[in-house]
Amino acid sequence: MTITAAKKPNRAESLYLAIKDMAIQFAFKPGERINEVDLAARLNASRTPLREALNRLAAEGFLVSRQGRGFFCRDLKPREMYELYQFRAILESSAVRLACELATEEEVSELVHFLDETGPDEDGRTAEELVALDEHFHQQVATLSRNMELCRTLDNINARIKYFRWVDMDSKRSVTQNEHRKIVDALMARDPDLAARRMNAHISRRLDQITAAIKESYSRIYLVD
Amino acid sequence: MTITAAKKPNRAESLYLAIKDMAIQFAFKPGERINEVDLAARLNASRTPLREALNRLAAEGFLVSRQGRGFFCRDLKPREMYELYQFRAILESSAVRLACELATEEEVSELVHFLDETGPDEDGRTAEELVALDEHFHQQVATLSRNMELCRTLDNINARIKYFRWVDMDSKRSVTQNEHRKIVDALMARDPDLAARRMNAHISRRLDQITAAIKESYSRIYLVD
DNA sequence: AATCTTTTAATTGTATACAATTTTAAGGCT
DNA sequence: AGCCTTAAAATTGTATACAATTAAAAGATT
Repeated sequence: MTITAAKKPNRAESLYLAIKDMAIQFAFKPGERINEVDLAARLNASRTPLREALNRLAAEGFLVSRQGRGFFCRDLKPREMYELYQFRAILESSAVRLACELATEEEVSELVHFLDETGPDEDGRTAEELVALDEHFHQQVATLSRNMELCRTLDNINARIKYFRWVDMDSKRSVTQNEHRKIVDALMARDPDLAARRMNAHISRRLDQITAAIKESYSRIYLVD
Repeated sequence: MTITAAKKPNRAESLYLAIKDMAIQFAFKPGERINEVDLAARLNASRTPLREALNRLAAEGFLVSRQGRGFFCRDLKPREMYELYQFRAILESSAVRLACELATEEEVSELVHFLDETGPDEDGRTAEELVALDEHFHQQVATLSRNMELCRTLDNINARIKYFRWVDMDSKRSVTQNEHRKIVDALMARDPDLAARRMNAHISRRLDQITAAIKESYSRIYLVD
């Protein structure tokens, strides 16, 4: 028995995770109706736990539920994605602001250490891995806000924009890494306004690219039949 | 038939609304386990739509779901309430900041009009009504941010702290109204920093009172058997 | 041919029965 | 008595059957 006795997940829980992943990578096409019997059969499950998972995902914004018509994949309107990104910028700049006040010296050091270790170069790293590194950095900073609710919301938003995050990675890794360092510098200097401004700029900088990215992504999403 | 053909809600939907209200006013005691058969019987429903409602509410933070043990009422820890209030302050000050940029003159005028109409005095108004007025003002401002996701999150947070909102109303109505006016002034002057600062102060001012309010509320919540 | 109506099929929404798990109670042991 | 083990009861989790609603197809009407 391990220390953290993680009890095995029930059917609804594992379905939730599986379908969430599918929603994140747009295995369902935007606006597409989700057929419960088909999906249940495909995932070797009954409709009861399936619907529980779908309900949770709808509450979290990955799907939409329409009266008497069942569940649909969320839309992928540029406007909505813009709002999600804008919201993310708000959440993260607010978080780093709080972090300036609340983070211990050790925690800031850990961040510096992380940046040092992961390095500025992208040699032998897949886009997937680069996104993971980026996500980890941002998540660590958010944690320092000591506000669980903020983190929870941010996790949700991040999952919903994850598909487009690789586009953020198009620019050179060194640029990203440099911006991260500048943010930590401001954090280390305990300058909330500067840190928040840099975080906001770091996230918002690509906000313009997103509309283009979505249009570009449409083809990919609609490719598979 | 009315213009907006609102089709009648299904069982799960109405259960969701009913139980959400119960959760808001702490008809369930914090941490209390929710017995599905009892609740289903009490609400004249089957367990299937009941569980759908409970799942949605758990996803929204009104309840917590524990592996194999069912649903429980959320906790009421001062720390968590503090975080919710802090988060609310972040969301609303960010919203008013956006509003300075995006609101039309007409929309700002409407806000002024609303404040004029509802007046500074609390004559013949119940605490319930005063909270409703306060909520309406804040919700109107949030709308001006033009960010649906932000509004959605804010609605959720507001519902979860609603029980404690009457405590905010302990101070004189005129004070509240005056602060609202100051916020609109800054909005009218299109000064994002000032507006955000005032909104943040307006909400955070009572943050200290909340711990006390929660302790005071405990007795009320635990009173009924 | 196009549009509206009617009929049929498919799909979602709900109730109920059963299985798996957890909680409670009882019994035995030190 | 206190604590561990074991049995019974209660409760949650899942499958399946059926009802209600919606979507699709066929037929009628202009």
